[in-house]
Amino acid sequence: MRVVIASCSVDYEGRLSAHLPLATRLLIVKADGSVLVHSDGGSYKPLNWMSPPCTMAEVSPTDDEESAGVTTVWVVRQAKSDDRLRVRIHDVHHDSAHELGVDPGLVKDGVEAHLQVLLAEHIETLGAGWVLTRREYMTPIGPVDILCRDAAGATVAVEIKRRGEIDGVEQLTRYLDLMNRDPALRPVTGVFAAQVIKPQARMLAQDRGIRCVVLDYDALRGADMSERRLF
Amino acid sequence: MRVVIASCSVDYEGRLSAHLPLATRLLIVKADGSVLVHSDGGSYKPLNWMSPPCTMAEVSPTDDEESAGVTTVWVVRQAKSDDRLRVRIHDVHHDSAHELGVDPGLVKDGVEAHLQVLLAEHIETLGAGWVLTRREYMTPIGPVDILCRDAAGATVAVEIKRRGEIDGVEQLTRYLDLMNRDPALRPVTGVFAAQVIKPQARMLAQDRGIRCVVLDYDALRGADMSERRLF
DNA sequence: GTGTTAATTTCGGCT
DNA sequence: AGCCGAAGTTAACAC
Repeated sequence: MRVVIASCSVDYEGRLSAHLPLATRLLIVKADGSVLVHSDGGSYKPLNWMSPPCTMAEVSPTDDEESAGVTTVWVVRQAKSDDRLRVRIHDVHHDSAHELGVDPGLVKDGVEAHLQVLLAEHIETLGAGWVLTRREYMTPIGPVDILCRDAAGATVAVEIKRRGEIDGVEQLTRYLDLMNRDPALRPVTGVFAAQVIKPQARMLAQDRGIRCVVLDYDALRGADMSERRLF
Repeated sequence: MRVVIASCSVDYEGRLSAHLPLATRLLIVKADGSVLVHSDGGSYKPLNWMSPPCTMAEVSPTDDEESAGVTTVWVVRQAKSDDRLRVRIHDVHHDSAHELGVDPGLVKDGVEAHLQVLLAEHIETLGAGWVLTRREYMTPIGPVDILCRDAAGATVAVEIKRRGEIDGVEQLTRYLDLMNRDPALRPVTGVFAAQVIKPQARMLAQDRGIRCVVLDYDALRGADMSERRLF
Protein backbone atom coordinates (compact mmCIF):
# COMPACT_ATOMS: atom_id res chain seq x y z
CA MET A 1 0.00 0.00 0.00
CA ARG A 2 1.26 3.41 -0.98
CA VAL A 3 0.25 6.48 1.00
CA VAL A 4 0.76 9.93 -0.46
CA ILE A 5 -0.10 13.39 0.83
CA ALA A 6 0.03 15.86 -2.03
CA SER A 7 -1.60 18.87 -3.60
CA CYS A 8 -3.39 17.64 -6.68
CA SER A 9 -6.32 18.03 -9.00
CA VAL A 10 -8.34 15.02 -10.08
CA ASP A 11 -10.56 14.26 -13.06
CA TYR A 12 -12.85 11.27 -13.40
CA GLU A 13 -14.44 10.19 -16.64
CA GLY A 14 -16.81 7.26 -16.60
CA ARG A 15 -20.42 6.92 -15.64
CA LEU A 16 -20.18 10.64 -15.06
CA SER A 17 -17.58 13.38 -15.35
CA ALA A 18 -16.22 14.84 -12.13
CA HIS A 19 -13.48 17.31 -11.32
CA LEU A 20 -11.60 18.08 -8.12
CA PRO A 21 -9.84 21.47 -8.06
CA LEU A 22 -6.28 21.78 -6.79
CA ALA A 23 -5.98 21.09 -3.07
CA THR A 24 -3.94 19.02 -0.63
CA ARG A 25 -5.35 15.51 -0.21
CA LEU A 26 -4.56 11.98 0.90
CA LEU A 27 -3.96 9.53 -1.97
CA ILE A 28 -3.99 5.81 -1.32
CA VAL A 29 -2.84 3.18 -3.81
CA LYS A 30 -3.79 -0.32 -2.72
CA ALA A 31 -2.03 -3.55 -3.65
CA ASP A 32 -4.66 -4.33 -6.31
CA GLY A 33 -3.97 -0.98 -8.04
CA SER A 34 -7.14 0.67 -6.78
CA VAL A 35 -6.85 4.34 -5.83
CA LEU A 36 -8.65 6.43 -3.21
CA VAL A 37 -8.62 10.23 -2.95
CA HIS A 38 -9.58 11.45 0.53
CA SER A 39 -10.06 14.88 1.99
CA ASP A 40 -9.72 15.76 5.67
CA GLY A 41 -13.42 15.45 6.34
CA GLY A 42 -16.62 13.92 5.13
CA SER A 43 -17.47 10.32 5.75
CA TYR A 44 -15.70 7.15 4.72
CA LYS A 45 -16.50 7.75 1.07
CA PRO A 46 -13.53 9.14 -0.85
CA LEU A 47 -13.91 12.31 -2.92
CA ASN A 48 -12.88 10.21 -5.89
CA TRP A 49 -11.65 6.67 -6.45
CA MET A 50 -11.10 3.80 -8.85
CA SER A 51 -12.32 0.36 -7.91
CA PRO A 52 -10.39 -2.80 -8.74
CA PRO A 53 -9.64 -4.38 -11.09
CA CYS A 54 -7.67 -1.45 -12.44
CA THR A 55 -4.17 -0.37 -13.39
CA MET A 56 -2.26 2.67 -12.17
CA ALA A 57 0.50 4.25 -14.28
CA GLU A 58 2.67 7.19 -13.31
CA VAL A 59 3.35 9.31 -16.39
CA SER A 60 5.06 12.59 -17.21
CA PRO A 61 2.91 15.72 -17.35
CA THR A 62 2.14 17.33 -20.70
CA ASP A 63 3.76 20.68 -21.47
CA ASP A 64 0.57 22.48 -20.49
CA GLU A 65 0.35 20.56 -17.22
CA GLU A 66 4.04 21.13 -16.45
CA SER A 67 3.73 24.89 -16.95
CA ALA A 68 0.73 24.80 -14.61
CA GLY A 69 2.94 23.30 -11.91
CA VAL A 70 2.14 19.62 -12.31
CA THR A 71 5.12 17.40 -11.44
CA THR A 72 3.60 13.93 -11.98
CA VAL A 73 0.38 12.48 -13.35
CA TRP A 74 -1.30 9.27 -12.28
CA VAL A 75 -3.44 7.60 -14.90
CA VAL A 76 -5.75 4.99 -13.44
CA ARG A 77 -7.83 2.82 -15.74
CA GLN A 78 -10.59 0.36 -14.95
CA ALA A 79 -9.82 -3.05 -16.44
CA LYS A 80 -13.37 -3.92 -17.54
CA SER A 81 -15.02 -0.60 -18.35
CA ASP A 82 -13.46 2.52 -19.85
CA ASP A 83 -13.60 4.48 -16.60
CA ARG A 84 -10.48 6.51 -16.04
CA LEU A 85 -9.02 8.74 -13.36
CA ARG A 86 -6.34 11.38 -13.93
CA VAL A 87 -4.54 12.68 -10.83
CA ARG A 88 -2.37 15.72 -11.52
CA ILE A 89 0.13 15.98 -8.68
CA HIS A 90 1.78 19.29 -7.81
CA ASP A 91 3.62 19.23 -4.46
CA VAL A 92 4.26 15.98 -2.61
CA HIS A 93 4.31 16.34 1.18
CA HIS A 94 4.61 12.67 1.97
CA ASP A 95 5.08 9.44 0.04
CA SER A 96 5.61 6.04 1.62
CA ALA A 97 4.94 2.39 0.79
CA HIS A 98 4.05 -0.36 3.25
CA GLU A 99 3.69 -4.12 3.18
CA LEU A 100 0.42 -4.97 4.89
CA GLY A 101 -0.13 -8.63 4.07
CA VAL A 102 -3.50 -10.31 3.75
CA ASP A 103 -6.28 -9.16 6.02
CA PRO A 104 -8.18 -11.80 7.99
CA GLY A 105 -11.34 -9.81 7.38
CA LEU A 106 -14.26 -8.55 9.38
CA VAL A 107 -16.29 -10.74 11.71
CA LYS A 108 -19.83 -9.46 12.16
CA ASP A 109 -22.06 -10.55 14.96
CA GLY A 110 -25.35 -9.70 16.58
CA VAL A 111 -26.89 -8.55 13.35
CA GLU A 112 -30.69 -8.39 13.12
CA ALA A 113 -30.93 -11.51 10.93
CA HIS A 114 -29.05 -13.57 13.49
CA LEU A 115 -31.20 -12.30 16.33
CA GLN A 116 -34.27 -13.21 14.29
CA VAL A 117 -33.11 -16.80 13.72
CA LEU A 118 -32.24 -17.24 17.39
CA LEU A 119 -35.53 -15.81 18.64
CA ALA A 120 -37.53 -17.89 16.16
CA GLU A 121 -35.78 -21.02 17.43
CA HIS A 122 -36.50 -20.01 21.01
CA ILE A 123 -39.87 -18.33 20.66
CA GLU A 124 -40.78 -19.55 24.16
CA THR A 125 -38.50 -16.71 25.33
CA LEU A 126 -41.55 -14.48 24.74
CA GLY A 127 -43.82 -16.68 26.86
CA ALA A 128 -44.51 -20.28 27.89
CA GLY A 129 -46.57 -22.14 25.33
CA TRP A 130 -45.85 -19.72 22.47
CA VAL A 131 -45.51 -21.35 19.04
CA LEU A 132 -43.73 -20.10 15.92
CA THR A 133 -45.96 -19.67 12.87
CA ARG A 134 -43.27 -18.44 10.50
CA ARG A 135 -40.32 -16.12 10.00
CA GLU A 136 -40.38 -13.35 7.38
CA TYR A 137 -44.15 -13.47 6.98
CA MET A 138 -44.78 -11.54 3.78
CA THR A 139 -47.33 -8.73 3.65
CA PRO A 140 -47.93 -6.24 0.84
CA ILE A 141 -45.98 -3.60 2.78
CA GLY A 142 -43.04 -5.81 3.72
CA PRO A 143 -42.06 -8.88 5.73
CA VAL A 144 -43.06 -9.28 9.37
CA ASP A 145 -39.96 -10.59 11.18
CA ILE A 146 -41.77 -13.28 13.16
CA LEU A 147 -45.40 -14.35 13.25
CA CYS A 148 -46.36 -16.64 16.14
CA ARG A 149 -49.20 -17.63 18.47
CA ASP A 150 -49.32 -17.07 22.21
CA ALA A 151 -50.43 -19.67 24.77
CA ALA A 152 -54.07 -18.72 24.12
CA GLY A 153 -53.63 -19.24 20.36
CA ALA A 154 -53.84 -15.54 19.48
CA THR A 155 -51.69 -14.27 16.61
CA VAL A 156 -48.67 -12.13 17.53
CA ALA A 157 -46.43 -10.14 15.17
CA VAL A 158 -42.87 -9.62 16.36
CA GLU A 159 -40.56 -6.87 15.11
CA ILE A 160 -36.88 -7.38 15.89
CA LYS A 161 -34.18 -4.72 16.02
CA ARG A 162 -30.72 -4.66 17.51
CA ARG A 163 -31.55 -1.24 18.86
CA GLY A 164 -35.18 -0.43 19.41
CA GLU A 165 -35.96 3.07 18.21
CA ILE A 166 -39.10 4.89 17.19
CA ASP A 167 -39.00 3.93 13.51
CA GLY A 168 -39.11 0.25 14.50
CA VAL A 169 -42.30 0.84 16.48
CA GLU A 170 -43.78 2.69 13.51
CA GLN A 171 -42.91 -0.22 11.23
CA LEU A 172 -44.57 -2.73 13.54
CA THR A 173 -47.61 -0.43 13.86
CA ARG A 174 -48.05 -0.43 10.07
CA TYR A 175 -47.95 -4.24 10.00
CA LEU A 176 -50.44 -4.50 12.85
CA ASP A 177 -52.82 -2.02 11.22
CA LEU A 178 -52.70 -4.03 8.01
CA MET A 179 -53.07 -7.47 9.57
CA ASN A 180 -55.91 -6.36 11.81
CA ARG A 181 -57.90 -5.48 8.71
CA ASP A 182 -57.70 -9.17 7.70
CA PRO A 183 -60.64 -11.09 9.29
CA ALA A 184 -58.68 -14.36 9.02
CA LEU A 185 -55.87 -13.04 11.22
CA ARG A 186 -57.63 -10.58 13.54
CA PRO A 187 -56.92 -9.92 16.34
CA VAL A 188 -53.15 -9.52 16.02
CA THR A 189 -51.07 -8.09 18.86
CA GLY A 190 -47.49 -6.85 18.64
CA VAL A 191 -44.18 -7.47 20.35
CA PHE A 192 -41.25 -5.10 19.87
CA ALA A 193 -38.06 -7.04 20.63
CA ALA A 194 -34.58 -5.51 20.75
CA GLN A 195 -31.31 -5.74 22.65
CA VAL A 196 -31.74 -2.16 23.77
CA ILE A 197 -34.99 -0.19 23.67
CA LYS A 198 -34.77 3.59 23.74
CA PRO A 199 -37.14 5.31 26.22
CA GLN A 200 -38.96 7.21 23.47
CA ALA A 201 -39.58 4.00 21.54
CA ARG A 202 -40.77 2.26 24.69
CA MET A 203 -43.21 5.07 25.42
CA LEU A 204 -44.60 5.00 21.90
CA ALA A 205 -44.98 1.21 21.96
CA GLN A 206 -46.69 1.36 25.35
CA ASP A 207 -49.06 4.01 24.03
CA ARG A 208 -50.02 1.71 21.16
CA GLY A 209 -50.48 -1.41 23.26
CA ILE A 210 -47.29 -2.99 21.92
CA ARG A 211 -45.31 -5.11 24.36
CA CYS A 212 -41.57 -4.40 24.60
CA VAL A 213 -39.11 -7.24 25.17
CA VAL A 214 -35.38 -6.74 25.75
CA LEU A 215 -33.46 -9.59 24.16
CA ASP A 216 -30.36 -11.03 25.83
CA TYR A 217 -28.31 -11.98 22.80
CA ASP A 218 -25.70 -13.95 24.74
CA ALA A 219 -28.38 -15.89 26.63
CA LEU A 220 -30.20 -16.71 23.38
CA ARG A 221 -26.97 -17.83 21.76
CA GLY A 222 -26.04 -19.78 24.87
CA ALA A 223 -29.39 -21.56 24.90
CA ASP A 224 -28.98 -22.30 21.22
CA MET A 225 -25.48 -23.72 21.71
CA SER A 226 -26.43 -25.99 24.60
CA GLU A 227 -29.52 -27.20 22.73
CA ARG A 228 -27.49 -28.03 19.64
CA ARG A 229 -25.10 -30.01 21.81
CA LEU A 230 -27.98 -32.14 23.10
CA PHE A 231 -29.03 -33.34 19.64
CA MET B 1 -5.17 14.45 9.17
CA ARG B 2 -3.23 11.71 10.88
CA VAL B 3 -2.05 8.67 8.93
CA VAL B 4 -0.90 5.55 10.78
CA ILE B 5 0.26 2.16 9.57
CA ALA B 6 0.11 -0.31 12.42
CA SER B 7 -0.73 -3.85 13.41
CA CYS B 8 -3.96 -3.66 15.33
CA SER B 9 -7.21 -5.35 16.23
CA VAL B 10 -10.47 -3.43 16.09
CA ASP B 11 -13.84 -3.86 17.78
CA TYR B 12 -16.99 -1.99 16.85
CA GLU B 13 -20.09 -1.87 19.01
CA GLY B 14 -23.12 -0.06 17.76
CA ARG B 15 -25.84 -1.03 15.35
CA LEU B 16 -23.98 -4.33 15.23
CA SER B 17 -20.91 -5.88 16.78
CA ALA B 18 -17.89 -6.40 14.56
CA HIS B 19 -14.36 -7.60 15.22
CA LEU B 20 -11.16 -7.33 13.20
CA PRO B 21 -8.41 -9.77 14.21
CA LEU B 22 -4.82 -8.59 14.61
CA ALA B 23 -3.26 -7.51 11.29
CA THR B 24 -1.36 -4.61 9.77
CA ARG B 25 -3.68 -1.89 8.47
CA LEU B 26 -3.93 1.76 7.50
CA LEU B 27 -5.57 3.97 10.11
CA ILE B 28 -6.77 7.46 9.18
CA VAL B 29 -7.87 10.09 11.68
CA LYS B 30 -9.54 13.03 10.01
CA ALA B 31 -9.72 16.58 11.30
CA ASP B 32 -13.28 16.06 12.54
CA GLY B 33 -12.17 13.10 14.70
CA SER B 34 -13.61 10.47 12.37
CA VAL B 35 -11.56 7.29 11.94
CA LEU B 36 -11.14 4.91 8.99
CA VAL B 37 -9.54 1.46 9.10
CA HIS B 38 -8.40 0.30 5.66
CA SER B 39 -6.86 -2.94 4.45
CA ASP B 40 -4.68 -3.29 1.36
CA GLY B 41 -7.57 -4.35 -0.86
CA GLY B 42 -11.31 -4.29 -1.21
CA SER B 43 -13.10 -1.23 -2.46
CA TYR B 44 -13.31 2.26 -1.07
CA LYS B 45 -15.27 1.09 1.93
CA PRO B 46 -13.13 0.75 5.05
CA LEU B 47 -13.09 -2.47 7.05
CA ASN B 48 -14.27 -0.41 9.97
CA TRP B 49 -14.89 3.25 10.67
CA MET B 50 -16.55 5.88 12.83
CA SER B 51 -18.46 8.66 11.16
CA PRO B 52 -18.44 12.22 12.45
CA PRO B 53 -19.40 13.75 14.74
CA CYS B 54 -17.19 11.71 17.05
CA THR B 55 -14.30 12.01 19.47
CA MET B 56 -11.06 10.06 19.44
CA ALA B 57 -9.08 9.47 22.64
CA GLU B 58 -5.75 7.68 22.95
CA VAL B 59 -5.69 5.71 26.22
CA SER B 60 -3.39 3.27 27.97
CA PRO B 61 -4.03 -0.43 27.46
CA THR B 62 -5.47 -2.50 30.28
CA ASP B 63 -3.19 -5.03 31.97
CA ASP B 64 -4.72 -7.82 29.88
CA GLU B 65 -4.23 -5.87 26.70
CA GLU B 66 -0.67 -4.90 27.61
CA SER B 67 0.32 -8.51 28.27
CA ALA B 68 -1.20 -9.36 24.87
CA GLY B 69 1.20 -6.90 23.23
CA VAL B 70 -1.05 -3.86 22.94
CA THR B 71 0.92 -0.62 23.22
CA THR B 72 -1.86 1.94 22.74
CA VAL B 73 -5.64 1.94 22.50
CA TRP B 74 -7.80 4.34 20.53
CA VAL B 75 -11.28 4.83 21.85
CA VAL B 76 -13.58 6.48 19.33
CA ARG B 77 -17.08 7.49 20.37
CA GLN B 78 -19.95 8.75 18.29
CA ALA B 79 -21.24 12.06 19.64
CA LYS B 80 -24.95 11.40 19.12
CA SER B 81 -25.39 7.64 19.46
CA ASP B 82 -23.52 5.22 21.72
CA ASP B 83 -21.55 3.65 18.88
CA ARG B 84 -17.96 3.04 19.83
CA LEU B 85 -14.80 1.79 18.23
CA ARG B 86 -11.82 0.34 20.09
CA VAL B 87 -8.56 0.10 18.15
CA ARG B 88 -5.90 -1.93 19.96
CA ILE B 89 -2.55 -0.97 18.48
CA HIS B 90 0.44 -3.29 18.69
CA ASP B 91 3.35 -2.23 16.42
CA VAL B 92 3.38 1.16 14.73
CA HIS B 93 5.16 1.17 11.36
CA HIS B 94 4.33 4.73 10.44
CA ASP B 95 2.66 7.71 12.08
CA SER B 96 2.44 11.18 10.58
CA ALA B 97 0.14 14.19 10.73
CA HIS B 98 -0.61 16.62 7.91
CA GLU B 99 -2.36 19.92 7.48
CA LEU B 100 -4.68 19.61 4.48
CA GLY B 101 -6.89 22.68 4.67
CA VAL B 102 -10.43 22.92 3.41
CA ASP B 103 -11.33 20.98 0.28
CA PRO B 104 -13.07 22.87 -2.52
CA GLY B 105 -15.15 19.76 -3.14
CA LEU B 106 -16.24 17.69 -6.10
CA VAL B 107 -17.70 19.22 -9.24
CA LYS B 108 -19.95 16.82 -11.11
CA ASP B 109 -20.83 17.40 -14.71
CA GLY B 110 -22.45 15.56 -17.58
CA VAL B 111 -24.56 13.65 -15.13
CA GLU B 112 -27.79 12.10 -16.30
CA ALA B 113 -29.86 14.81 -14.61
CA HIS B 114 -28.10 17.53 -16.59
CA LEU B 115 -28.56 15.64 -19.85
CA GLN B 116 -32.23 15.29 -18.98
CA VAL B 117 -32.68 19.03 -18.42
CA LEU B 118 -30.85 19.89 -21.63
CA LEU B 119 -32.77 17.39 -23.76
CA ALA B 120 -36.09 18.47 -22.24
CA GLU B 121 -35.29 22.08 -23.17
CA HIS B 122 -34.34 20.98 -26.68
CA ILE B 123 -36.78 18.16 -27.29
CA GLU B 124 -36.85 19.07 -31.00
CA THR B 125 -33.45 17.34 -31.08
CA LEU B 126 -35.46 14.12 -31.30
CA GLY B 127 -37.52 15.36 -34.24
CA ALA B 128 -39.09 18.46 -35.74
CA GLY B 129 -42.43 19.34 -34.18
CA TRP B 130 -41.87 17.27 -31.02
CA VAL B 131 -43.32 18.79 -27.84
CA LEU B 132 -42.36 18.18 -24.21
CA THR B 133 -45.16 16.83 -22.02
CA ARG B 134 -43.16 16.61 -18.78
CA ARG B 135 -39.92 15.55 -17.15
CA GLU B 136 -39.83 12.89 -14.42
CA TYR B 137 -43.28 11.56 -15.29
CA MET B 138 -44.19 9.41 -12.31
CA THR B 139 -45.41 5.85 -12.73
CA PRO B 140 -45.98 3.24 -10.02
CA ILE B 141 -42.68 1.60 -10.98
CA GLY B 142 -40.61 4.77 -11.12
CA PRO B 143 -40.22 8.06 -12.99
CA VAL B 144 -40.00 8.18 -16.78
CA ASP B 145 -37.19 10.63 -17.63
CA ILE B 146 -39.09 12.50 -20.34
CA LEU B 147 -42.61 12.13 -21.70
CA CYS B 148 -43.30 13.98 -24.95
CA ARG B 149 -45.35 13.92 -28.15
CA ASP B 150 -43.99 13.50 -31.65
CA ALA B 151 -45.06 15.58 -34.67
CA ALA B 152 -48.09 13.31 -35.14
CA GLY B 153 -49.14 13.82 -31.51
CA ALA B 154 -48.27 10.27 -30.41
CA THR B 155 -46.90 9.79 -26.88
CA VAL B 156 -43.18 8.99 -26.58
CA ALA B 157 -41.31 7.92 -23.44
CA VAL B 158 -37.62 8.84 -23.37
CA GLU B 159 -35.04 7.11 -21.16
CA ILE B 160 -31.77 8.99 -20.78
CA LYS B 161 -28.42 7.55 -19.74
CA ARG B 162 -24.91 8.85 -19.99
CA ARG B 163 -23.87 5.41 -21.18
CA GLY B 164 -26.56 3.31 -22.84
CA GLU B 165 -26.37 -0.25 -21.60
CA ILE B 166 -28.77 -3.17 -21.46
CA ASP B 167 -30.28 -2.34 -18.08
CA GLY B 168 -31.36 1.04 -19.41
CA VAL B 169 -33.26 -0.64 -22.26
CA GLU B 170 -34.86 -3.02 -19.76
CA GLN B 171 -35.93 -0.09 -17.62
CA LEU B 172 -37.54 1.70 -20.58
CA THR B 173 -39.23 -1.55 -21.64
CA ARG B 174 -40.87 -1.85 -18.22
CA TYR B 175 -42.19 1.71 -18.46
CA LEU B 176 -43.51 1.12 -21.98
CA ASP B 177 -45.21 -2.15 -20.98
CA LEU B 178 -46.91 -0.37 -18.11
CA MET B 179 -47.95 2.74 -20.02
CA ASN B 180 -49.27 0.75 -22.96
CA ARG B 181 -51.75 -0.91 -20.59
CA ASP B 182 -53.23 2.53 -19.93
CA PRO B 183 -55.95 3.28 -22.55
CA ALA B 184 -55.51 7.03 -21.98
CA LEU B 185 -51.85 6.94 -23.00
CA ARG B 186 -51.71 4.07 -25.51
CA PRO B 187 -49.94 3.81 -27.87
CA VAL B 188 -46.61 4.86 -26.32
CA THR B 189 -43.35 4.40 -28.20
CA GLY B 190 -39.85 4.58 -26.73
CA VAL B 191 -36.63 6.48 -27.33
CA PHE B 192 -33.39 5.39 -25.70
CA ALA B 193 -31.07 8.40 -25.57
CA ALA B 194 -27.44 8.30 -24.40
CA GLN B 195 -24.06 9.82 -25.13
CA VAL B 196 -22.76 6.37 -26.01
CA ILE B 197 -24.89 3.32 -26.76
CA LYS B 198 -23.29 -0.10 -26.38
CA PRO B 199 -23.86 -2.49 -29.32
CA GLN B 200 -25.69 -5.03 -27.13
CA ALA B 201 -28.04 -2.33 -25.83
CA ARG B 202 -28.64 -1.07 -29.35
CA MET B 203 -29.48 -4.59 -30.56
CA LEU B 204 -31.91 -5.16 -27.71
CA ALA B 205 -33.59 -1.79 -28.26
CA GLN B 206 -33.90 -2.44 -31.99
CA ASP B 207 -35.41 -5.84 -31.27
CA ARG B 208 -38.06 -4.18 -29.09
CA GLY B 209 -38.89 -1.39 -31.51
CA ILE B 210 -37.17 1.22 -29.37
CA ARG B 211 -35.42 4.01 -31.23
CA CYS B 212 -31.84 4.77 -30.20
CA VAL B 213 -30.52 8.34 -30.20
CA VAL B 214 -26.92 9.29 -29.48
CA LEU B 215 -26.80 12.61 -27.63
CA ASP B 216 -24.07 15.16 -28.30
CA TYR B 217 -23.63 16.72 -24.88
CA ASP B 218 -21.46 19.60 -26.07
CA ALA B 219 -23.87 20.42 -28.91
CA LEU B 220 -26.85 20.39 -26.51
CA ARG B 221 -25.00 22.58 -24.06
CA GLY B 222 -23.86 24.86 -26.87
CA ALA B 223 -27.40 25.24 -28.17
CA ASP B 224 -28.54 25.95 -24.65
CA MET B 225 -25.84 28.57 -24.08
CA SER B 226 -26.51 30.46 -27.32
CA GLU B 227 -30.25 30.36 -26.70
CA ARG B 228 -29.83 31.72 -23.18
CA ARG B 229 -27.73 34.54 -24.57
CA LEU B 230 -30.58 35.52 -26.89
CA PHE B 231 -33.04 36.19 -24.06
C1' DG C 1 -22.06 -16.55 -12.81
C1' DT C 2 -26.28 -13.88 -12.20
C1' DG C 3 -29.75 -11.53 -9.82
C1' DT C 4 -31.68 -9.77 -5.51
C1' DT C 5 -31.38 -7.31 -1.27
C1' DA C 6 -29.23 -5.25 2.83
C1' DA C 7 -25.93 -1.61 4.39
C1' DT C 8 -22.68 0.75 10.83
C1' DT C 9 -24.82 2.49 3.74
C1' DT C 10 -23.65 7.81 2.09
C1' DC C 11 -25.41 11.77 -0.29
C1' DG C 12 -28.27 15.11 -2.22
C1' DG C 13 -32.73 17.33 -2.95
C1' DC C 14 -36.96 18.76 -1.35
C1' DT C 15 -40.87 19.72 2.11
C1' DA D 1 -34.86 18.91 10.51
C1' DG D 2 -36.94 14.96 8.53
C1' DC D 3 -38.30 12.22 4.46
C1' DC D 4 -37.43 10.13 0.06
C1' DG D 5 -34.67 8.27 -3.55
C1' DA D 6 -30.28 7.75 -6.23
C1' DA D 7 -25.40 6.19 -5.98
C1' DG D 8 -19.36 5.84 -10.41
C1' DT D 9 -23.16 2.85 -4.72
C1' DT D 10 -20.62 -1.73 -2.37
C1' DA D 11 -21.23 -6.34 -0.43
C1' DA D 12 -23.38 -10.54 0.89
C1' DC D 13 -26.34 -14.21 -0.27
C1' DA D 14 -29.61 -17.07 -3.14
C1' DC D 15 -30.34 -19.43 -7.31
